[in-house]
Amino acid sequence: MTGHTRSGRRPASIRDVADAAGVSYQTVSRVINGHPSVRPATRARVEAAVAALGFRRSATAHALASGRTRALTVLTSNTTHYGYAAALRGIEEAARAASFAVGIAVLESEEDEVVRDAVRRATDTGGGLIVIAYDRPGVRALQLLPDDAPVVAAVETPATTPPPGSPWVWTDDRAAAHRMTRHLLDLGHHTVHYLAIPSTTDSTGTGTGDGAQRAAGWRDALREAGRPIPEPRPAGWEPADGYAAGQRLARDPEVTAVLCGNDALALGVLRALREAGRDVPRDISVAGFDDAPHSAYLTPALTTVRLDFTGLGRATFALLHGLLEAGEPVTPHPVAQPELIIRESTGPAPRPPR
Amino acid sequence: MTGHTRSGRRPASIRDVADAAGVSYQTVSRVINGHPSVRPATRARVEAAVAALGFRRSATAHALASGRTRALTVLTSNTTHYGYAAALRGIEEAARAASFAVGIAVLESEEDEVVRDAVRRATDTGGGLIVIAYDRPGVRALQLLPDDAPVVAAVETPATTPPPGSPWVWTDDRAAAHRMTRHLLDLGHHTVHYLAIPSTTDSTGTGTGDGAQRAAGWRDALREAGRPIPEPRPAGWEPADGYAAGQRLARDPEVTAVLCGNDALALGVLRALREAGRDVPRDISVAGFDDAPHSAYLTPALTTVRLDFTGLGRATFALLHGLLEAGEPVTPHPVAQPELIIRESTGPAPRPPR
DNA sequence: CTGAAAGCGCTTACAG
DNA sequence: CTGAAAGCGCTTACAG
Repeated sequence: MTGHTRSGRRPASIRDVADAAGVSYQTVSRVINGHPSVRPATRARVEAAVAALGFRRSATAHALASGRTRALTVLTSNTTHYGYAAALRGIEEAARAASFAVGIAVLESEEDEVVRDAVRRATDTGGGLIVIAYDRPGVRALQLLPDDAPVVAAVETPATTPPPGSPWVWTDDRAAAHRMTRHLLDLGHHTVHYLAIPSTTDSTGTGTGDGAQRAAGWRDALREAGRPIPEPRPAGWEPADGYAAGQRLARDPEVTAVLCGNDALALGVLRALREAGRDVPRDISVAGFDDAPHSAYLTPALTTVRLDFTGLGRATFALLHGLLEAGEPVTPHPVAQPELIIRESTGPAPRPPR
Repeated sequence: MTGHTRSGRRPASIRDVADAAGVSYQTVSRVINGHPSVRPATRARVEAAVAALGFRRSATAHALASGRTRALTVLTSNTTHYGYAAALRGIEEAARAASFAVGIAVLESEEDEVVRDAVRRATDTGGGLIVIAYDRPGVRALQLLPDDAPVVAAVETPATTPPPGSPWVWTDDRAAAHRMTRHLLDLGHHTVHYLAIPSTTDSTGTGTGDGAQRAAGWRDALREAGRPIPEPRPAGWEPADGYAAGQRLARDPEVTAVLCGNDALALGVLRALREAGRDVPRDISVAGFDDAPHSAYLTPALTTVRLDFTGLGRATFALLHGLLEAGEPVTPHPVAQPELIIRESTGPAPRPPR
């Protein structure tokens, strides 16, 4: 009923179709590849045979013979995190539209052996590569890839204009952090504290970004306003990390505004603050980054920066597709402007700036 | 530096290795396949050549020649939803350990053309199949798969013992819903309302479960206690759906306890209730299903049912692996017991049962 | 416009 | 224990 061969039978090959249509198998190859020089009548006969036998070209034979495979694999950390899942979704959408198969290889840690193994698995497939390099494992994978691998990466905002030819795509987090900090300052807060997600910059300093463009945007805004710049507080990626940081934040009467490196962190902060009896936004304003699906429904609803991860994923595929099909050089560039989403978790400073 | 061939060069083939080692290429084939009958000395020479040339067997040539491919593709809906992402994670983890490549094909809707296309893409890969059939698109995919496709599915709790040979795995949602409802009743609530996620049962009645085992468990508990059984309230999967339902719930002074089909729904309900001035859990108790990562950090922290999606994903792969490698028959069975997580969103009924 | 040949990089029997 | 042959299902030049 699906047009497939009946159970148990070997799937129809190009020769079966040729026999059924009374032509040679190379003619069949021509019609399934849309080659122009085939007489309409024979083309029709072949197409009829294809339909009758439920023929589907073997992707693996095609790949072996042609050296090209309409496939890509994405190298990524835990796709259980919103940004990663959304980027994957964008990639899959675009790949599907172009009939590319998509594989996935997850990077469990940043250890060399682990990353190297993932890179091997990803390249063995023989298709293109997309790496989600928002974190250390991703950046490491990018470094360990063979030079000639066809790859495009979604990265953190680079610190400086990347060298031409860097196959990178990103959202302008620095500008976004700047605007959000400005928003907080405009609300009358004397300064704003920053809760940092881990940096991608490794010990050798070879990340794609400087590992802290969100922090950099925040710092710029503070400096421009001539405000004190508190030490950024390092945290992880998870609500639990935000919770721990939030408990410390709650003890410091000086802090009236905190910008979190992502929404998950903000969620933990909100909880810790509440438990400590500090009201948001009356006593403290909290802003996030990402606009995860649940953020709009929290109480207070989270003020955050909307990042178009899905669009980023799509862009990443578009570039890879151009590279693979047309050999178009990939040019590094930012995609989709981040958008400030002001909700309930930010408000006027509890007292006038000193 | 990764042991790969230098840029631009064709990767080493089995013949290159044979030449370097001074043996025939079938001997090379033997050593890379761990065939026993190879003299230790020649094995060593071949291994040295493999290392020197950075040889990696072509997965596609291997697949074509052997007819077997260590690969699987998972058919799933939007992996941006927690349960799906977590199941995918479990599958990937297990597949990685067994050196299987994992592909992904997403089901954008339940329309026949869309599902059929996804099924085609998934089967073209030539490996095993795992379908996440928690929803209509997934169930439809299961139906459209060719009979001889090697497949294992994660499904809703079946209504009755599935026929032997059904390649199904599930968590016992019915029992879990029963226990959660019991918990609410024990708290003194006269009855509990149910907010339903969409059923997998399609118009022809051919779902895998009856599409409502969470509802069934809830109903059982109510019946056993001799309590009134309110009409289940249909909702979607998203917080927005829960929010809309929550607004209606808030207007009904009779409802003091609601069990939601998933945590996302519960999140929306919590928000709507708060906006309506109804306190949780003082006025109304709310329970979820899933234990999504953010649920513990909400205020009030969400009482919910922890479902081991990752374990389910792993189980799904284990079954497929057995089927593919050893031809072991797959047996339908439940995995990992769901666990009640009592937090802050459920509490004593506002007034004694009538 | 269409067919015969060689080859993609492996594996699978079959000999020795 | 090891080598020569055929074949997996296609594509890519090359003839005609």
